[in-house]
Amino acid sequence: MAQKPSIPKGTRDFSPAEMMRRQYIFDTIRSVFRTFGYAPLETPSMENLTTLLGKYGDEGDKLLFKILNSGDYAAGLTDEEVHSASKICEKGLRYDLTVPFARYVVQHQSELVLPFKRYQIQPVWRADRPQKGRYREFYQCDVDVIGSRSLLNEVELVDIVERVFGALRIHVTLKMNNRKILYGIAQTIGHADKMIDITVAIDKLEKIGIDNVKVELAERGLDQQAIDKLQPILELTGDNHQKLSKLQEVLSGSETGLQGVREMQTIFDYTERLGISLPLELDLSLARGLNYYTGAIFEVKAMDYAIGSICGGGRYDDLTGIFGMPDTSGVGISFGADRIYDVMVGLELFPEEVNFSTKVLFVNLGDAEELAALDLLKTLRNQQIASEIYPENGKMKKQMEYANRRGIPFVAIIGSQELEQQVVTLKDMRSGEQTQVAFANLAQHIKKLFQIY
RNA sequence: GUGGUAGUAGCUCAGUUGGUUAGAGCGUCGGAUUGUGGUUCCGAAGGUCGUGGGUUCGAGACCCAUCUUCCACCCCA
Repeated sequence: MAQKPSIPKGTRDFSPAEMMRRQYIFDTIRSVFRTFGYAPLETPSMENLTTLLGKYGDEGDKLLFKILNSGDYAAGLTDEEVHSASKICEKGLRYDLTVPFARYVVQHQSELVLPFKRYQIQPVWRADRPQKGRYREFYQCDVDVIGSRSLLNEVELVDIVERVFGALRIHVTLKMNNRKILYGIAQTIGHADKMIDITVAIDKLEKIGIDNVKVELAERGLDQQAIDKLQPILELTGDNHQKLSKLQEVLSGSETGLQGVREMQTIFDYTERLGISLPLELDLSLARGLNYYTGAIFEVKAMDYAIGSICGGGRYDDLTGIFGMPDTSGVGISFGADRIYDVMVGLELFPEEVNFSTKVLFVNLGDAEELAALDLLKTLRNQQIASEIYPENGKMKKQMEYANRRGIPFVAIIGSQELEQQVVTLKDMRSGEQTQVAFANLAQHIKKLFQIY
């Protein structure tokens, strides 16, 4: 054999069986998005590097895939020019869908009707080292609304999260926090300037514990007095409303902090009114790395499967500002399709019908039989029943095996006897049961079978 | 970017302290059983042991490098 072919690190092929399950995820997410009035958008795989750089923090910049300019361009360059990256590399693969969306909004502002609601389901690329639940190419399913400051939008996103995971039958918790509250906390302990350091440290609370967080805070330059002031805030207990009312007292000196508290109060009030049953938790240690968030932030985790967050997002007040369009606030959330897939495989949550593409296979037993099958296929297909005929007049064993391997649930047999009586022998591949059905009743019969299947 | 793990037929792996033509199961293909598979029998094909160097009389086994996998950190979907 020739040299074995391979694909780049962190990328994957998706087999037909995997694609059917993946598409089930995309389809249910998309249909929820659409019921809320969001319309689709697609942007190019690559963006100009200037669009991407500096939007995701220093760590994010390092993870950008950069694209070499094409051969023609490089051909005219001297060796020195080739070795200077900026000359030969001015594009990058998109790192997420939110920044390209902001770029799109700015570029097309004159055509857009605000508030602008769009969803976008496309792959993104990160030069991360792959591991469990982490890929270099993966799909995000984003919904965003831009041009509205109303908290109704945040509430809507919570509703969307509930409906998506409800439809997929994944048990999740939605953790929420607010950057304004985080800022208020930083302000209250006298270190408004160190908000990033503080949030990065307390983000690890769940993982490393309060004592290690305190160590890290000290390393990041916080004095003991500030740390002592911070600890009781992190250890606030009670339900969301109780936490918020305590915060209201603690943050009384910070107008921004109080604003954040009020926002969260409104969001919780509205979601209660809507009857959201999803477990919603105000988690003050939730920070989220993307530094363009300014208000509410969200993160969704599966309850019965450890894989990191499967969904995350938040409010960004000025993402379009860097592209020259100020005062346009947006909120959005992103569903990580690949991790959702991993959770669903791990928990065996896929419904039976995503495992086969064809419902009925006609066995091929000869020319006359083949023609009869052809007529019936037409009828079934006209009624949206996915069906096919085995193209060769091969051995019965082989044809049955084919049906079996493809996961086809029913096999229709038309032999000389059946042809004479104008019936098919319909075999249920799972139970092995066979029934005779008249040609004229076949479509009806199969439809009935799938209602109870 | 840091640390660890593994890399032998299409797949899952075995291969004893380095020693002659590298094994198994599953799968694939062919045949048998003459309209019924997932659960019969017989047979065959398929590997320059990830790649490149080195040590040795001799390397799948040892050393170095490199690529890839999986896992942890970092960060995140």
